[in-house]
Amino acid sequence: MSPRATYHHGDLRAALIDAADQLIAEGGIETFSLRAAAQRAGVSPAAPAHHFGSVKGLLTQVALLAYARAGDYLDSVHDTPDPAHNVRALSLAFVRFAVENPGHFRLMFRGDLVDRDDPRYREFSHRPGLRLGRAVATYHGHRHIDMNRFEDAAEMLGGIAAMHGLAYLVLEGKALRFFKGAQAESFLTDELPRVLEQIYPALPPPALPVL
Amino acid sequence: MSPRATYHHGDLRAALIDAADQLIAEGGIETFSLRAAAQRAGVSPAAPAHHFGSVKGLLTQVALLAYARAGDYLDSVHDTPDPAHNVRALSLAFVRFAVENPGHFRLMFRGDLVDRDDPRYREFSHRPGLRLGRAVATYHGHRHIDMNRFEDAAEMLGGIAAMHGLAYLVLEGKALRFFKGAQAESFLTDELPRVLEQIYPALPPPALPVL
DNA sequence: GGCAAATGTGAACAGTGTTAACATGTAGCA
DNA sequence: TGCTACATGTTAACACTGTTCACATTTGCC
Repeated sequence: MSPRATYHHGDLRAALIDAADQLIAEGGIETFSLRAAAQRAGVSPAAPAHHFGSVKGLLTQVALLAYARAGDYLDSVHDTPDPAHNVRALSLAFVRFAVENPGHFRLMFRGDLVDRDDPRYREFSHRPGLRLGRAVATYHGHRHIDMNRFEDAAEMLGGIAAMHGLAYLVLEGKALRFFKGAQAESFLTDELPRVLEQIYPALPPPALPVL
Repeated sequence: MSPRATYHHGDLRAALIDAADQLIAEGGIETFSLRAAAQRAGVSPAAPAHHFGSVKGLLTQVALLAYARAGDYLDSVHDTPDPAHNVRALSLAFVRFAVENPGHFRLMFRGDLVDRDDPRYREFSHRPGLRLGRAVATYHGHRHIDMNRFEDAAEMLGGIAAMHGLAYLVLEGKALRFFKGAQAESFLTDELPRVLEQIYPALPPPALPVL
């Protein structure tokens, strides 16, 4: 980063989030450091403290970006009349997000690196789950989802767990070994859709309403 | 730790693993440090290098212990003739392991802290999954499990993903919010079994073989 | 214009894992 | 037994981390 002309940065807060976001994208948490982010933003190591308090504060903001990006992946899936297709496509999109953004994915679920009490984090962090959870509940025939109904909540939790676990296993390379001859590069397009078909089989056609 | 009488420790390798294991149990990865483990074993900070190379080497050994302990939880579940009961009990045991050993659980899945190329790690780390995976495949009617069959592998992967995701969500406190009025202390005994009943419903009784 | 608050710097601190040179004890071999 | 490797310990140093403190500079408001 070239040295600044002015003593004040102008928009250091945003610049630091951007720098941290890049560092996470490039090398994950491993290569990230607060000092490296400060340096990339062209600022001294002590500067971030004024804006974020501690490194957790900065990483929490990066995590918010990550959750929003995961949301984008899910939003790229458009609802169809087929609930089975919907839930499979959402799961696949989430796994794709994990594989294509490994550093961010790992950050999102590192409770020691983010401030879970941050109200925006609380909100952002369970949006993707809600989106998929609703699709799963719908798949299981719960037309009108009521979070006060135990069955609906259980269905959502189960669906989110499966999605999360699947993304983790695929990202960390623990899914591949189950499939002889599967290639890491083509797993998402070849094996995984078939796995999802098995987890969420096609539903019987809805009974026609009696006239 | 009291200073040693002898210059050599005697069994430093085991003592270090033990010290690290305790530190992980007491405060998780957050409070763990190589120097703290060395101090607890009554030895200088440089000593561990001779036995484990780097901190990863030591933590890998702790992770092996953790996987073995998770295996104990699963082994405490005895097979019954009811596949639904088996798979529910195994899932529940795994979640119980996570909640009762949070530091170890988090370590096990931190790819940056363990040496995944360690052959013993490779072996230990997918044992629990195999145990549950088999139960899930059996639950889905795959009597003779053949890992070369795509359907069996997919069933296992799905089951492991659900179990892993469930343990993560419960441990990190992200499951509770779905259930109004649920208490953290009683979640494992009250809500979770019912959730598992919904994920793995009772099977229809097997058709009697035609004589 | 003046003064408080916001936002930057530089130096220091305690902590980390790792390394190098060296000390000490152990074990095997002539 | 004596000698020699080798294994296993120590000490001091290194580069790195996040954070804090006193201080510099700029901004914005009365």
